[in-house]
Amino acid sequence: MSKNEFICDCNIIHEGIVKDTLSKMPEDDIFNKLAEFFKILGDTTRSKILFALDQNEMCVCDIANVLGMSKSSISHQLGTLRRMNIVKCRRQGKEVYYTIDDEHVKGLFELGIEHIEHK
Amino acid sequence: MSKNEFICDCNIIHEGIVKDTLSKMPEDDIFNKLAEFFKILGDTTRSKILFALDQNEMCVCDIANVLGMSKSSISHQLGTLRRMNIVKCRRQGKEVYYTIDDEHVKGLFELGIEHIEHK
DNA sequence: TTGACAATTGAATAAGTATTCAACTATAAT
DNA sequence: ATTATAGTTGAATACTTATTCAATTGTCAA
Repeated sequence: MSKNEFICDCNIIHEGIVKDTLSKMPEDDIFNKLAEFFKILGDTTRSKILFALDQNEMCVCDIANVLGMSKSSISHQLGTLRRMNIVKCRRQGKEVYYTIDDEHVKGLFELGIEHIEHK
Repeated sequence: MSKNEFICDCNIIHEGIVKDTLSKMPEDDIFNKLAEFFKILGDTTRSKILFALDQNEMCVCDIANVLGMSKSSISHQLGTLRRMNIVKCRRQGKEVYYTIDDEHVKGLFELGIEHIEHK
């Protein structure tokens, strides 16, 4: 039997299947971005913020009140969402108003809710 | 001005907006499950595993070879995916074959890829 | 310009989690 | 029975990350 050319700690593999799958795998870069994106929704605070912003444009204080959390922690999370281009904001006077800036978020929520309801 | 009845570290809020948003927020339980589900996809290893399984049914060794990782770490992640009912497995001889057991995963991948490509 | 408040930010802490390592179980073959 | 291999599992380690706290910035009003 030929030497195992794959890097793994096992000997027998289904070489055909592995090669076929490998040929179909996207670049690592794609998976990194994909995981980075899903990770955003994978946090209760952030998903609440997004759901809330999907209902109404709000300032940081509003969001903090809706979630019952401190302004600081909300602001940190909004910063994350801003850097990921998932929300955008506009300043008006002392307040900063946030809105969703991603048309896929709503669809993802719907699929996600469908998932947890069908299980 | 009436005493702030919301638990937050700020004074002025848009009471109407906050109350409206609050009335539309689902139970915490929903958000917990939602975040739990998205967290699954929010990891590079797990999203690679799911993508790979979406191409072919495979045993643990196959997956380990496709990802270039140890059997143990793959098995740990498969355990997580199994407990979340996202993959299912069948034993045949010494090997255990895994397949996807969730019809929403593919749709989520597509939306996710759409997202990263349109940004 | 001073005071008040919304918001942001950096550092520290605390909590969560992915991978490794070693031990173990299950199955098949000799 | 014994050996070899696939797979699982628990504990430990290393890494990541959410929240808190304190300090700071930006804007408005007096």
